[in-house]
Amino acid sequence: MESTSADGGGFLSRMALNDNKAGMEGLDRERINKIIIESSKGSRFYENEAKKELQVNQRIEKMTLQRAQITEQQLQKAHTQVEKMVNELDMSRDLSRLIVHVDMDAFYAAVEMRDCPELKDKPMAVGSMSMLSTSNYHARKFGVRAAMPGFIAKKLCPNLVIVPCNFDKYRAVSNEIRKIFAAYDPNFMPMSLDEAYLDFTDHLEQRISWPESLRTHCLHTDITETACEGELQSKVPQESEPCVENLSPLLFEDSPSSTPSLPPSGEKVESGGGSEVFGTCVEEAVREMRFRIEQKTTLTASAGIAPNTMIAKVCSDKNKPNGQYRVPSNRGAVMDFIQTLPVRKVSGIGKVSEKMLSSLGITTCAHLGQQMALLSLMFSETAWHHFMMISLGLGSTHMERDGERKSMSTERTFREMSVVEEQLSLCRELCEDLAADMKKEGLRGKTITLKLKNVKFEVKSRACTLPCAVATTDEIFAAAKDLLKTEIENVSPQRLQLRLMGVRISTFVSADDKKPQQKSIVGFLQQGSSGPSHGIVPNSVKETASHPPMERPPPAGSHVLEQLPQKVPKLQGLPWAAGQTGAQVSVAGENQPQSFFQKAYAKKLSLQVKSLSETDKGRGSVCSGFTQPGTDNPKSRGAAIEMHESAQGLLGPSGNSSITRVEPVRVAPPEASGSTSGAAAPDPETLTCPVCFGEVRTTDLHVFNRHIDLCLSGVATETPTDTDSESDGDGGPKGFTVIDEGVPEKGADRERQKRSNPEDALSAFKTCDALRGPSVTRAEDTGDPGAKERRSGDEPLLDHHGSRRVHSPQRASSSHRGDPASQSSRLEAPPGHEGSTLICPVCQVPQNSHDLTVFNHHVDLCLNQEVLHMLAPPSSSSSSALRPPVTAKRGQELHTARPNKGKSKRRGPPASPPAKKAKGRGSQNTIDKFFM
DNA sequence: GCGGATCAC
DNA sequence: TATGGTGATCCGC
Repeated sequence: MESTSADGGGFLSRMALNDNKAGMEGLDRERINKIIIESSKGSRFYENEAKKELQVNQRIEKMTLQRAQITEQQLQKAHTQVEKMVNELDMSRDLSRLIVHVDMDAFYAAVEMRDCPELKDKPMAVGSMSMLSTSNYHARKFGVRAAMPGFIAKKLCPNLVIVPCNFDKYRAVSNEIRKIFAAYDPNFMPMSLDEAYLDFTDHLEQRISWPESLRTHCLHTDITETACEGELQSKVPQESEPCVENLSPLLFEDSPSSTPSLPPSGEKVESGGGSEVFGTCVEEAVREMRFRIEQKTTLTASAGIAPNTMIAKVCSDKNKPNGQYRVPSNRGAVMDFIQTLPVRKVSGIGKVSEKMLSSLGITTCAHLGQQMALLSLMFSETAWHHFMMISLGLGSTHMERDGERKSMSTERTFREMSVVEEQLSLCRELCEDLAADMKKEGLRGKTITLKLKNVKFEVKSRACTLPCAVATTDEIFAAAKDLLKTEIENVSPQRLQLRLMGVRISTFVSADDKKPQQKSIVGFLQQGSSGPSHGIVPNSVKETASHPPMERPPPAGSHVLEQLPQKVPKLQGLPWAAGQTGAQVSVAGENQPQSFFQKAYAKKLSLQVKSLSETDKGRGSVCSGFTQPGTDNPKSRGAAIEMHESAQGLLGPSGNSSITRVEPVRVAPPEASGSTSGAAAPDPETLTCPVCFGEVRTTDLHVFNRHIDLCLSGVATETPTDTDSESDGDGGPKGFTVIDEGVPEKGADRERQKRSNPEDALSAFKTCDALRGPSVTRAEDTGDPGAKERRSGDEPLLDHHGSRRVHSPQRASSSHRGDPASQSSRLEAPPGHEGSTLICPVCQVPQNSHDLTVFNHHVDLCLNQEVLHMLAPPSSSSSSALRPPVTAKRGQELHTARPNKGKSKRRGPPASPPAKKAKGRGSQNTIDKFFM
């Protein structure tokens, strides 16, 4: 591989065959690349690629020059610091989870082959002459792969059969597969129609005591299924019947390990005839899952088993197709595995990053580890932290899904279009499509972005942010049209020669701007109380789609809470490893989909509500005013299984703000919390606290919000007053403040902004004093700080799509980064953290390291081990005090009880790390107290 | 907030 | 003949 990236050859390395895919080993790259290049040479596409390659090469040149200026002393210093961080990360390594990455083999192609056996022995691909979505293994042997235009594939393989895509079919199959995934991890995280991450830890804990009957599964041919819960019932029904029938497993002859009934690993027991008994270990459980998938769909899947998502992902590719691979949960195994692993195999490191690293002599993860000092001086903090995680074989150990979507778009490629009228007409069509999608999800956004690609393949985007959120065709078009006209005018006499146009809308408004879609606090609690699915929170808007943009008045006489924080403040991490590292501890609670913290929080509230409702059924005011239908949004519906269909464009979430805020509407307050007290007569001058349900005598929302903060922090039940220092400086209400829906800024100074921004998420959930402290002030957020709303339960990142990804270090040459000295100093004392000690918000133990990556990692562990078990049944959770997490100790003691992760769906990327939350170390506000 | 780049699927 | 669509993050401005 290096050869290609190293390039130097005369052709564009970026256009060379990307054989970083299963089934493409040992190909005649030279011949293939020659065909690819010759098929493209002279085209506008090629010219543009050449231009982009040149830009990358220039970046590399700059980097090379920069590298030459680094002194030995700087390197030494960096080395010392990196070492320290590495040690800390290494010590906090969490090997307690068993993460599985499942990936269907050549999915679309396999489905087509299944439904049309004639294709079975032929090289085929799914897509069109213009672009292929995927190819079967026969075709891969010719160098035909996804993302390659069909006409070039045909040159590589003249007999290639190209079948058009049929997403409805793939989606249907995907749903079947997901049902099986759910049996092993109800909170599995789908990454696309054919891929998902699952946490098998809990399943295995139970499985260990399962009788054989529960681990017995029938072969397809058998009609008597044993323990296959209702699954068999639908043994591959569908119309596909005809062709299918015995296409069985071996879709690919080159299958390394056609498993179905393989025996090898010790534990398996082959039961006679029609069924097979699977063992209790992970490998057996995973093999069983793949077996069930195959029995049910006639399609094969490959899987990777490892202590974290990053490794699991790589593993699933190891024995593909139809195989699985496991990296044992011990440091040695992980490090050995990493050693020779090409960096390009790691999710997040793409073509460009690979090339840049290669120019530094880094092609494997081992190299990455050896060059960390250098990398810390040449790449952005985000980038090198990611590299460091990779070099240590670290990754996310729990699945969280992304937060709600942040943008929605539609774009179309067409044959050259130069007529203005046509362009405007197309623009409108795009806006119509987009508006329709927005309506489906009940969203409204303020930023409209027009994307244009000319016939030379040059892409440009133009955006404008409106004062108010919009969603209708006319509104969107009004903005898009202006952007387009401006571009048209800019090229003046000439005409825009377009080949693609797209319209995107982002900066979704939170409940604020939205109308009353806010969901009531009760609604939130109800959802939350139901467990994992509660994520759905405020789906307020869902049906709102039909409401007019601006608002509908809240039900009279009721409090309308904007939204509860869906996410709790947590530290965010690197893009690719969300939450884990993070140079900054961002708090953006809102973005996070649904953290454990949140869940716990929701649980607590739900208990209160429950008791309340029991004692007071008649009080309509409480429920009527608060309750909200919210759950109807199909998308937010808690379904654990959610389609990811990126290809189609519909994703689900949607919500917006994260925090509920009380609006100036007064209503009859519910009674005091838990109190059996009698009743609180509706007093126009009071507001009822959603936490303690006590009445707060004020109509000032700031005061009220402050009270809520205190309640959340466990400090008070009465009207507050001022203890809260929250307002350190900022003026806005801190507690249930509304986080602005705006997208956060990604500017360079995020740290600063957040810190000083009163409205930021941090302050929003400021119930924790600790957060406020210097220690946790966040330093940046990698991502979106903005408020997101919450929707149906999710959590963070990762991703998915929302996932956070790694980004290539593009800016090695940037000014400040270029100064090694400044970099190093940053390492020691990240902005915002200088001189302060980071205190774990979960265990409250001060941490030695000032490095947020290390710190976040520690918090993750705490959350996994402590918070989680707090959510467990009362008995076990017993008070559990927060014992310090393992932080610096090895991961000994793992908890067995893994509370439900409550996320209902997830989609985030895998890399994301744990959710951390911030919270206060304030004396009294321990998490225990908070939740109890 | 904008615009260009990267990445993933 | 012919090189996609959607969503997200990063980073310098």
